[in-house]
Amino acid sequence: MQSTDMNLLLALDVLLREESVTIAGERMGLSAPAMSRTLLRARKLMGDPILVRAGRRLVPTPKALELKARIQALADEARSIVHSGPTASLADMRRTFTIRADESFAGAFATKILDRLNEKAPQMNVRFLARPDESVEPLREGSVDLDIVSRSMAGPEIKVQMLDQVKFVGAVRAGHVLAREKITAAKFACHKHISSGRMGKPRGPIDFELEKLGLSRTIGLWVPSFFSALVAAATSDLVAAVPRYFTSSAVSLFGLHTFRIPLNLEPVTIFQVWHPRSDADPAHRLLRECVRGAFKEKSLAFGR
DNA sequence: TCCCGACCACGACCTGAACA
DNA sequence: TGTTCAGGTCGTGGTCGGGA
Repeated sequence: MQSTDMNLLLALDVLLREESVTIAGERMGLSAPAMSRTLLRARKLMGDPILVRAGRRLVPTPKALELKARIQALADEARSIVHSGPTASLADMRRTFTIRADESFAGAFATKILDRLNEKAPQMNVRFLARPDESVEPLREGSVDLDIVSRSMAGPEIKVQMLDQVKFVGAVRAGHVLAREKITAAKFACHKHISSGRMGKPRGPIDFELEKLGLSRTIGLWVPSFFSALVAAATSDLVAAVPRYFTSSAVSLFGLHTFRIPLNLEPVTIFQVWHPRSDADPAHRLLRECVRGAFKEKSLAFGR
């Protein structure tokens, strides 16, 4: 069997990430010709051109694309082994994790996750960031440790774990008409609504379900997050639809009345996603356990 | 349309370190 | 000391974009 040089694997990883001999060389601390020769060795080893010329660029071959995720995972693992010092215990480890999630998720789970984390790792902290888009680049770059999303994210190497299936409930201010009577689809539709957390999409599942019944609703207000939807509902006659996990804390906070939406709405599946480089990291594993545990606790509280 | 400069990958050749 | 390997410099050829 031909022996495999770990440096060659690392170089191959950088080449496939950059798709440029020059830039890969800069990252490896080599000249472009030296990197070119490294690519040549990798080609001999793999029995495949790996990267081929396409105009002024290099593009990966089908085999390279097929192996890319595995090579990256192996290289990340190798780097983490080489660069890790003596493993500190979780109790002594100082880390600040960055979690990208919807504002409502942070509102409902942030302190629960931190409490769980600090039980075993009191020196660890959590920073929540808003999600301006669906890009996986922050995970790849390492600027985000964990992403909480409502659909499985693209990216062949990205690790995904389902957390829960979340139902939506309606929310109105305490003195609202809908807080006093039995709610039908027609009554639900005839009030003005708040549209939230749909990244600017004009219509959502509620509109589609109402349409099936020959009904439609009027959106009076568009807001960027479920949190602002609840604030708006608490101070107006508008109707908000928010994830059920968000309402337990918000009900007491805003004095809201919540109700089951009288429509056949599919629950939304929530995932946590992370980059494979963090997969074996004990601290990151603990963080994922804490996020999952916080979700489980909420689900049990709602009797699922 | 053509020319020119910039950019990029790669081959040729040389050098230095490691090893038998 | 000779061989091997991985690094460097230099030069070449292909491609692209901008300007005349």
